Amino acid sequence: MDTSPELDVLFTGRTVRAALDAVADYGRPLPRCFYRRSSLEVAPELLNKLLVRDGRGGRIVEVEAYLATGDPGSHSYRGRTGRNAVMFGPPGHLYVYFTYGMHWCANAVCGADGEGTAVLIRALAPTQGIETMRAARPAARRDRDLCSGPAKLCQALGITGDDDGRDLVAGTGGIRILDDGTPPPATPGRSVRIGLSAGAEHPWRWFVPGDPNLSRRG
DNA sequence: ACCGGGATGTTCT
DNA sequence: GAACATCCCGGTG
Repeated sequence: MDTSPELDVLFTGRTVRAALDAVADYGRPLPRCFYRRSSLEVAPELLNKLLVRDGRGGRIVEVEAYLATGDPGSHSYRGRTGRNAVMFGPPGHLYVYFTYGMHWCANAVCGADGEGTAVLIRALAPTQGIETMRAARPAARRDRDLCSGPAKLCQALGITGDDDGRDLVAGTGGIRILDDGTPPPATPGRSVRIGLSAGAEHPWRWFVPGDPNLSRRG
C-alpha cells in the first residue's frame, strides 16, 4: 500500500472518509513487542492508532490501563479464572469480556505471557465503515454516538465473546490494531478510570483532548 | 445539559 | 445474593 489516504484525495477528489472506506485495513500492524511492555506505557501510545474489523472501525481516542498486580480494579486481581484467561495469555491478543448482562468490552493484552495486564479500548473516532456501524447500532443518532464507549464500539464493530483471544497482530477474525503514521498526542488528557468501585483513585485513563467521541468530557 | 432508573445475565462471595 | 471496566430512555431545567 503506497498511496496514503491524503494522496488518494488529491488524485481522486474523494473525501478522506471515502478513501479510508475504500481501503479496508489501512495501516501497518503493530509488532508484538509493542504490547509486551507495561499497559501503563502502552495505553497512551495506543491513542491515535486504528482499531478496525473488516473495513469498519476508527481511531483510538480513549483508553485505560489495567495492571497485573496490586490493582483491585483489574479483572486479573484475584488470579486466573475462566473469564480472564486470555488476559493472562501472550500479549497482542484481544481480551473480550461480558458485563452488565448485555455488553461486551475489548482490551489489548499487554505485558509478558502469564502476567495478566491489558488496555481497555474505551472510544474510537469513526473513520471507516460508517454505514455498517450505523446499521449495527440503531440507537446511535449521530456519528459521535457510534463508538463513544467501550461497549458501544464493540457493538459497532461486531465484537463479541467469539472474538476473545483474537490475535491483533496476525489479524485473526479480521480484527487489527494498525498504525497509519499518526503519532499519539504530545500531551494526552489523563484522568482516573471510569466506572470502578475499587482502584478508582489511579489516573490510568488517557484520551485525545477535546475529541468529540470520548465516552465523557475531559 | 444533566440526572435517575431499568435492562439483563455471568461471575464470584 | 451482590456486584458489575455500561447503555438507553425519559424525566426535568
